[in-house]
Amino acid sequence: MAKKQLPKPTDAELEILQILWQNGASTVKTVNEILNEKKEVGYTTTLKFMQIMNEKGLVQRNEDERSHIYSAAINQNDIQKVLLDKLLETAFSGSAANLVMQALGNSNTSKDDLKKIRDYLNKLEKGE
Amino acid sequence: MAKKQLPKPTDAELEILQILWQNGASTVKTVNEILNEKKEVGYTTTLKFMQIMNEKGLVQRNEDERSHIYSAAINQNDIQKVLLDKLLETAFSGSAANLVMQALGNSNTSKDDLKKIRDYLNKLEKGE
DNA sequence: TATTAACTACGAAACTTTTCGTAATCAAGA
DNA sequence: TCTTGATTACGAAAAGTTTCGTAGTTAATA
Repeated sequence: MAKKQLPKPTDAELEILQILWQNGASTVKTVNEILNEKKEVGYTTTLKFMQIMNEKGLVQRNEDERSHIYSAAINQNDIQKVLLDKLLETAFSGSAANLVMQALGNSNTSKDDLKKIRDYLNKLEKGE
Repeated sequence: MAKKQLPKPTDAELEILQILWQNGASTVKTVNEILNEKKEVGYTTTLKFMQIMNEKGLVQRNEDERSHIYSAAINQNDIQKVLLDKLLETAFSGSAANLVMQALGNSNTSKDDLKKIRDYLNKLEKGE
């Protein structure tokens, strides 16, 4: 499949995408309320972002209703890949192993998650 | 120890830090040459960045000689942590396990590295 | 000492991102 | 229909990032 180049979202855009991924399609009002749980941000600010994101193709919106309903237009996994690759290059000199170990060390990953990762490792080693 | 808040470097700053971490203390000239292997960038552009980074405390410099010698003022690991934490929050909803699995899946990690990670997992599970 | 090459310092333009005020539009209720 | 509240559209200011031109400084050397 031809890989379409993904626009790298800015920090603010990513916050909004996050909300849309988590909550599904939402109005500006809803997104703004969720954003405001963390930090104060004006309604029109959020609106403007979402309009820009719409132009960029990061989100799409349904305009049937008076208050438009926005949803993410790009896949969370794809963006994760873009950002992860970039971080890998710019901060970890391309060493995925280092990145992984840092990630595991920094966060308190649960036993369950550790097991999941181990299983995944097994699959990887078998598969290749 | 009181954790000093690290300034999050910009993309361009990170590229320069990367070079300093890898090559050790260097002059602007050297850094600029390395940058130019990837993309054209004017000498004074690089100089300016390094001056700004000096003001921000991201690098320090020795001015004894005519051409100043710059070195990273912050630890690579600390920045990795800052950036990784941020990515974790903004793109992976805080799930380190997801991040790790994506990282392993995307990159072709060598058998050796996989083993390193497995060992690290073991240590983690024992230790806790 | 006068010239030149290698640097640094400074300032500002160009571009991107973030933030919000104001105006226009619409839907519902008085 | 008139008003009001909710919403979108637009434009532009503010702030941050990137880029580089020009001028000044220094050290070596002709």
